[in-house]
Amino acid sequence: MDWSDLRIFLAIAREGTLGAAARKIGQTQPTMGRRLRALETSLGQTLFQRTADGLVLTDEGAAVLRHAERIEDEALALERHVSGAETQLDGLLRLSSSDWFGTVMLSPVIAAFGKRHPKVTVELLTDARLYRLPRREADLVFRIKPFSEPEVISRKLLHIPYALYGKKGSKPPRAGDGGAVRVVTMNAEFADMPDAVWLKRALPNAAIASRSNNRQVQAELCASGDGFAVLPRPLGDRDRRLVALDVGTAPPGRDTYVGYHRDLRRLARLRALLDIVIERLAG
Amino acid sequence: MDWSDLRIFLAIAREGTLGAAARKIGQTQPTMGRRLRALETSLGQTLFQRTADGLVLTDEGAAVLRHAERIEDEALALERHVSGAETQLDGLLRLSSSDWFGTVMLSPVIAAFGKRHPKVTVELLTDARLYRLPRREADLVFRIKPFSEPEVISRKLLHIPYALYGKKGSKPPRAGDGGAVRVVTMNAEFADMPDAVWLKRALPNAAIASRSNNRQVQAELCASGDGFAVLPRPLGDRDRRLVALDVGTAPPGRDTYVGYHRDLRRLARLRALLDIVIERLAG
DNA sequence: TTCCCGCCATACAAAAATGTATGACGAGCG
DNA sequence: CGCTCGTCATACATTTTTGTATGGCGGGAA
Repeated sequence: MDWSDLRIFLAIAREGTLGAAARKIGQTQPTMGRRLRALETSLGQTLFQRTADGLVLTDEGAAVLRHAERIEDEALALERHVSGAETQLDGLLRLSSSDWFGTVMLSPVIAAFGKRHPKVTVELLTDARLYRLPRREADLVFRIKPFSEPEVISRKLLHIPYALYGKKGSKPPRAGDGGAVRVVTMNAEFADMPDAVWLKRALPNAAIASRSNNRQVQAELCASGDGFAVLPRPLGDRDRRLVALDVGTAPPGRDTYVGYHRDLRRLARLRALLDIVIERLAG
Repeated sequence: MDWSDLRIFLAIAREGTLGAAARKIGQTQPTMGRRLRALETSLGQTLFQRTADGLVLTDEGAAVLRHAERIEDEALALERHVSGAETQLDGLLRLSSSDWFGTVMLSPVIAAFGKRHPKVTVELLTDARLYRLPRREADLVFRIKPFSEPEVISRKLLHIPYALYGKKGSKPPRAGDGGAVRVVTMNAEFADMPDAVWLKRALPNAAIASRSNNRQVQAELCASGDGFAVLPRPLGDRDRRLVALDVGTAPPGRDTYVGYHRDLRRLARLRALLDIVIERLAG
């Protein structure tokens, strides 16, 4: 695989047609087509469906896109490092977290922080894509995957227990079976999360009623009777319509990590927010 | 910077000479030399010191090496994934909506749909970017912006009223002023939303405590005392810690639209879900 | 039904990249 | 000191890649 072909792939994925990608990149439409075919041949996979309107990513192409975006992030980090670029922020802190974590765990802390430091505006983004620290899209990122980038300063913040929940009054399922019951679980993109894997093992014969990338949606679906769901306890326990169930084993919890770019470690307001986050959540 | 040059760079760094790198990569020594010079020119840095024995990394080169190795790791991960590729989905519907709408409005409907049609798996994505119907990233999209693409079949689903909320027990602000009170509002990207504009007009002297792209985060921040917030009534009214406030005028509501690609209009399960969505929400 | 537009794929020409051959240089050895 | 070897850099030939022109196809509009 020629790594430059991935750049072409990214352009095509983002622009949707060979011609638009060519304009973006400064080459021509036939070249885009040839380079894409070369990449597909090299990988042995079809990455796009060709339509009259342009190219649409296949599932495989979507997976490649995620990798290619990380490669691009790294390439940008390289260029940023080499150029010595720095930016400035003033009065604002941008945080990124998952939706449920932002709502349930971070909002009270941000409110408390706002009392101590009323002149700092906090912007909390729960859009899953906005957490690429090298792009400075967020100053502080909370996530369950450990940070491995050496330019990111990170720490484990806390461990979150998970549990299997059902709608109050529903008949609990039998562990090891799950036949005739339905479950709500992660969407396909996140089907390999440990709690989703546990659910599949604990209730191997359960049917999947719904999937979502949003834990609060899963909680709501569960509370609406759509099916049993594994949820973080801080989320599940606050909904009175749900009850945690004991089926012999408990699903694995998850660690949550917080990270920020090392260049920001002297930013006073980031230090201040991080201090209160650690005080409130890590204690 | 040509990403393929990084591969050449890695080979030179590891092998120590242009000739050895050339043999490793299957090209020639002059090519290695030219490509390395091209990379150094592109980055504006000297990556190797040339010696009689070969090339030795400079400090800058060592830093680039770390980035290049991560890029290589990612490229290898991509290739590993692709070689073990698996695909195929069956009986799936992918929906996309905002986070609060998915949780509060759609989840009960999806649960009801699941009872009528238990063999369809619904995947609800609340990631704001996943709504490009021509790309088939979602089968059904719910959003407040009307669809203008001619290949999308859409309709207005319902009108959602909004209101100003405060934490129960808090002193309501005076319209036209807002001095000495704090508000929670949309992040900068969405600051021109009608309800955010209304809030600024209704309480022009209020300080912005926090911003978020997530309405549920805003609700939680409001309930935690961070500040007053304009929220969709279906969200605000279900939280007993909040109370809707009357400051003389009401914020504007929003219409919500649903759309799907015309190619999917004969997809039975999409029709079935759309039918129940309209039945439950548009009535 | 016909025409037009925008898309991708293909054939051939032009440009760019690579390979071959060789020169310059430095280090080690006799 | 001179010779040999291994290195990198350069000039020119060859190969590969890209650009240009164009054909085929599908969809939308008249």
